[in-house]
Amino acid sequence: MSDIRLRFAPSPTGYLHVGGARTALFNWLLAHKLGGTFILRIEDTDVARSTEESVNAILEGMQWLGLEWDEGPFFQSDLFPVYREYVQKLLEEGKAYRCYCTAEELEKKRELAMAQGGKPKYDGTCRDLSEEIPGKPYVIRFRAPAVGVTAFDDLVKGQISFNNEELDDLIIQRSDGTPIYNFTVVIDDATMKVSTVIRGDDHLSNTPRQILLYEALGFPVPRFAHVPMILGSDKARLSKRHGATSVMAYRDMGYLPEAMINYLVRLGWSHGDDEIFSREELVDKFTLEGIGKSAGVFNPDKLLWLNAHYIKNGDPARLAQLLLPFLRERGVEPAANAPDLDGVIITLQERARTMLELADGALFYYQSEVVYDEQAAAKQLTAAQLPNLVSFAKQLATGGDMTPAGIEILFKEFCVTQGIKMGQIGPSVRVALCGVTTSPAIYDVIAVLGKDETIRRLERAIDFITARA
RNA sequence: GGUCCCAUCGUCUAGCGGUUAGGACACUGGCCUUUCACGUCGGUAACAGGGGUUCAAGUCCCCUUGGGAUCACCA
Repeated sequence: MSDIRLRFAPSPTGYLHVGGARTALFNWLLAHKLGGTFILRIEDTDVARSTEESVNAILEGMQWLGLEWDEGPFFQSDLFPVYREYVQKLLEEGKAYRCYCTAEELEKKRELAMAQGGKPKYDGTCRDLSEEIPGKPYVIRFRAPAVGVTAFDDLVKGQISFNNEELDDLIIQRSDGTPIYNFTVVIDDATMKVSTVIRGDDHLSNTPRQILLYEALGFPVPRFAHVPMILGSDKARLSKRHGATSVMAYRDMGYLPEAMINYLVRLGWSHGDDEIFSREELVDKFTLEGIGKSAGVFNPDKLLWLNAHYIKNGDPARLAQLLLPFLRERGVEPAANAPDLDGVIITLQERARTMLELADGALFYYQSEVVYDEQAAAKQLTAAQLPNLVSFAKQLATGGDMTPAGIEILFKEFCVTQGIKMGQIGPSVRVALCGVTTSPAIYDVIAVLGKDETIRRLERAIDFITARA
C-alpha cells in the first residue's frame, strides 16, 4: 500500500447525487490505480442540516455503485475536540482571534458594502482588539495575511493564483463553539494524511484560504484536483428540474450500476476514443490528466444507451437477480416451474434498455391468461387465421426438437405443407402467445414457453376466436 | 458587482503547430428481418469573435463575447 491517500467527503444534507458520485468515483479509481487508500468522511459539522437519513442514503449509493472505502466512514461530529485543540493552538500563536461582531452587524455591513459597490468582505473590526470582552459571545477568526499571493498547481486546472487581499479573515469556529467547514476540512485532510484532494470545481475558491490554514498550522499542503461541474441541458448547474439527480433514483428507474459508472466516468474524463470501460479497464486506464477542464452537460440519452449496452451484454443469471424486485412490483413471482427466468431474459436482452423495460417485456411469459391487445387481436385473431392456428397447434404437438432452431424448421415445414407464407401464421401465433404484435423472436418465445404451454395458449386463442365468431 | 475558472458537431469528447478536424450519443437514409429490437453500411453536424507569434494555429499569447463557480456563524 502506497502513501497515496484519497478521500470523498460528502456532507449529509441529501442523497448521493450524480456529481458527488462522480467525484467519489474519480477518487476511488485513482486510489485503486495507485494502490492507495480511499477514505470516506462525512462532513457533518453543520448539525442543523445534517441528517442520519442522508448518511444512510449516501452509504447506500456508494455501495450500489461498488465504491467501497478502505477507511471510515469518519464523522466530523466525532472530532470536535480535535478541532478545538487546533483552534486553541492558532489562538495562542496569534494566528486567530476572537471576533465579537454579531451576525446581524456583519450582515448589515455586507449589504452596505455591496450597495456602495464594494467587496462584501469582513472589515477587520476585531482583528486588532487587545482585550477579551468577558461574557460576550464571539466567533474565532483566522488571521489571514493581508498581502501577498497564494498560488497552487491544480492537477486538473493548472496554475491558479489569488491575491491574498481578496481573501478575508474567515470564521473557523462558530459562537456556539462548533467548527466550520473550511477549518475542519484542513484539519482532517492533514491529520488523515490525504495526499491529493479530488473534489468539485465549486471548492476552487476555497482552496487559497485552506492553503493559508495549512501553512499557519504547519501542515504540508496536499495536491488539489478540482473536477468540473456537471450541468443540466440548459447549461445551468444540474438540479432536480433537469430530471433525476439522485444515484439511487436511477437504480429504481432500472439502471445498472456499471452503466452509471461508465457514464459518469466519461462525463469529464476520456481515454482517446474509448467509450465502454469495465471496472478493471478503468482502474488500469484512469489518470487525472485525462480529466477535462470544462463543465459537462448530463446527457440522459447516453446513459440510457450505455444501460442498454450493459443489459444486452449482461450475464442473464445476474440480471435475473436484479430483475426480481421489478417483477414483484408487477405482481410476478417467478416460480420454479414457471418459464425459466434466465431463458426469458435472454430473449429480452437486446430489446430492453432498462430493467423496467425488461420487467415489462417479461410479463407476458408469466401471465397464464395473456391479455390480447385489442388491435392486435382484431387483426391477427380472426376467423381467417383459425384453420392455420388449429393445424399449427396439431403440428407442434408432434414436433420433437423444441430448440429455437428446431422450431424454426417446424415453422418452415408447416408453411410448405400448408402452402402459406410465414406472414400468414407467424403474426397470429405471436398474438396468441404474447397478446401483442411486438415481442421477442417467436421461435425463442416458443422455446422458452415450452411445448405444452405454447399449445395451451394456442388453444386459448382458438377458443377466443371461436367464441367471437 | 469583485475574484477565480472554462470555451471543438445539439450533447460527451479525440486533438497536445502541419489532420479530408476523428469517435460516441441523439437525429437520419439503406441493408438485414415473420413483429419489435439488435446488428451493419452511409449521411447531416463543430474549432465563439478579433488581434498577434510562426513558413504554418483548433492547438501558443492577448483582448472581446459567452458560460460557470464563489463571495455565510453552509458544506
